[in-house]
Amino acid sequence: MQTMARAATTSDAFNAVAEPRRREILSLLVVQERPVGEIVAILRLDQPSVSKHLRVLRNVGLVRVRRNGRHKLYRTNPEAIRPMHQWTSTFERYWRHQLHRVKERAEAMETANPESNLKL
Amino acid sequence: MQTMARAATTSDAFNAVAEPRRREILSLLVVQERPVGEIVAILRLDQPSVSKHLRVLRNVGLVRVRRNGRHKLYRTNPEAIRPMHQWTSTFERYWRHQLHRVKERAEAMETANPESNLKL
DNA sequence: TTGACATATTCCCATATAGGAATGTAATGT
DNA sequence: ACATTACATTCCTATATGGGAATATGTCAA
Repeated sequence: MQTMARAATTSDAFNAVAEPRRREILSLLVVQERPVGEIVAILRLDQPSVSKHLRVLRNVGLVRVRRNGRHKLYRTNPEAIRPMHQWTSTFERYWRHQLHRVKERAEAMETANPESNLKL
Repeated sequence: MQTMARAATTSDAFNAVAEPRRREILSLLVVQERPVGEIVAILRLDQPSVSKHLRVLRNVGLVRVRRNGRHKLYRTNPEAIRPMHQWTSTFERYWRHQLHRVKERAEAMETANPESNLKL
């Protein structure tokens, strides 16, 4: 690895979940563990595709596997999503601020000119 | 666009923030708006690189710009991060479960064999 | 207008994809 | 041993990317 054009999908959770299908898989497997075949059937994806996505998710710890006969049961490891949740949480107070300002402005307009809502 | 190897960085917020430098930029610009030059100085990145990252962030609505003389002042638009926060939140109850189980198991062991903590 | 400053864009290139198709491997039942 | 089921991996290809370097665009001031 000399100069990477784009960070590997397996470099961290952020890169892994950038792919929409992988987000779907995670949402599915957090409810209950499932064999690959079920994921294929439910999400209407090709089996190799699912296996590849699971590989990526496994590499970053977003899913865990256990064997059960011929089946491999995958489940989401929700702990691995926490870092993303925490990072996004640091912005929470700011969008709250934003909403406040919008609300305040709306109320100010309401007081100043009660009919302005009807216009437009 | 026929068959995209990987979704464009500008396809949504998830893809845009997959890049670590862009996350740094967002964290910086949420506190206060700044001209490009300051971002360059603070994060120690090349100016063209910063401009390119800002372009991506702007395309997905993660930052906003306003002109001020020769400067362009960029600021994070925290609202655009909410969807990510919401998505990760759907997993919150599950990692809480997980933590509960771990805690319960630890306490069960404590009760059954108080010295086991010392071993290993 | 010219020069200086601030930011944006373009060109080039090595790289890691994601999908499709085909093939490989592993576990089970008979 | 063999066929079958369930997954995983490999090969191929088009694609978007990020960094570096160079250049373009835009804005002000004198």
